[in-house]
Amino acid sequence: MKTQTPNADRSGRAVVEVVDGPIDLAATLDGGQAFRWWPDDAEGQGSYRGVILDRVVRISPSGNDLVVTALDDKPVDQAAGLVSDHVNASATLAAFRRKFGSEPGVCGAILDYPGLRLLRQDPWECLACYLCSSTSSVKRIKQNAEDLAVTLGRKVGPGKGDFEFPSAQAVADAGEQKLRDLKLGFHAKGLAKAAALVAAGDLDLSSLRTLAYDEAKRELLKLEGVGDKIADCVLAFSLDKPQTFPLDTWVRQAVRKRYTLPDRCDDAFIREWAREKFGDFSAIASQFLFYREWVTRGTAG
DNA sequence: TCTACGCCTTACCT
DNA sequence: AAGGTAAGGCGTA
Repeated sequence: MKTQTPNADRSGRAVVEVVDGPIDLAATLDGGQAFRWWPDDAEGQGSYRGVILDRVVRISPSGNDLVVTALDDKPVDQAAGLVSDHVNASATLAAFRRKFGSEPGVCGAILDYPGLRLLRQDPWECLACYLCSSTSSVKRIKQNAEDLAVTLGRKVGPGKGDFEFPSAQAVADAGEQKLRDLKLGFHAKGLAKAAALVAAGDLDLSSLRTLAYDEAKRELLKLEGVGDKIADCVLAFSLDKPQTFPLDTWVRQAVRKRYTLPDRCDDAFIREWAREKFGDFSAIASQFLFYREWVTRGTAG
């Protein structure tokens, strides 16, 4: 674990130190990687409220660091440790900036969004959310995730939306039809099946963190409803695989706009091109390309 | 094997 | 206001 010992006080707050901060919370927590963070300006501008595992927290910017407030009446230092891990607070961005800070395709995004980072999410929640992502929108995926939590998850805090993301067991117990009732559409089937596998212990998502990229991806691709793109998102955003290059409609558009590629190349070609170009910085590069294209709805550059 | 295309849910956008 | 689109995947021709 990449947790650290936070600096806690008695008021339910703790400081999380951030390497190469500050973190852009809007871009990082609410920029299409994760789906259960909401703006919360109770602590001034730029704060976000959400649930990590069973802890309800508010995360606020504080200089280069973060202030974590526990909103669930449990020890703040543990919550701060979860936050530190979730936002990759101890990860350095220096090498990426050094190598690609002047590279024409991504340097604009790096300049415009210097605080964008990769998250390190809970693998089950990450997989479940991306199983709901095909031909959907970030806004609707967030609604799906919220519906799942409120309907199938445990209440873990005082707020209306303070629900734990439901366990694989809880989702498996609900079954496909109930998931369809939650308006998950055709995603319900794949989610129900994945939940059953994880709940039965036939798929240990956390153990994929210690596997090589190809091995881990092979396991994810066995799941119904998981193809290259969704597998890559889970690998990049929750399974410590920085060499993956999630390729969706926005990244594809960004790549075609900002780089010179053969006119009729397919996704496999682009993935291979990205692997050679970005190497172990593929995941973060993809996210910069995605975020700039997505927030500007394709009108940037 | 490779490619193209239809289909799958539903809400939001114009 | 009807039709296209939205962090895709899968089966078939």
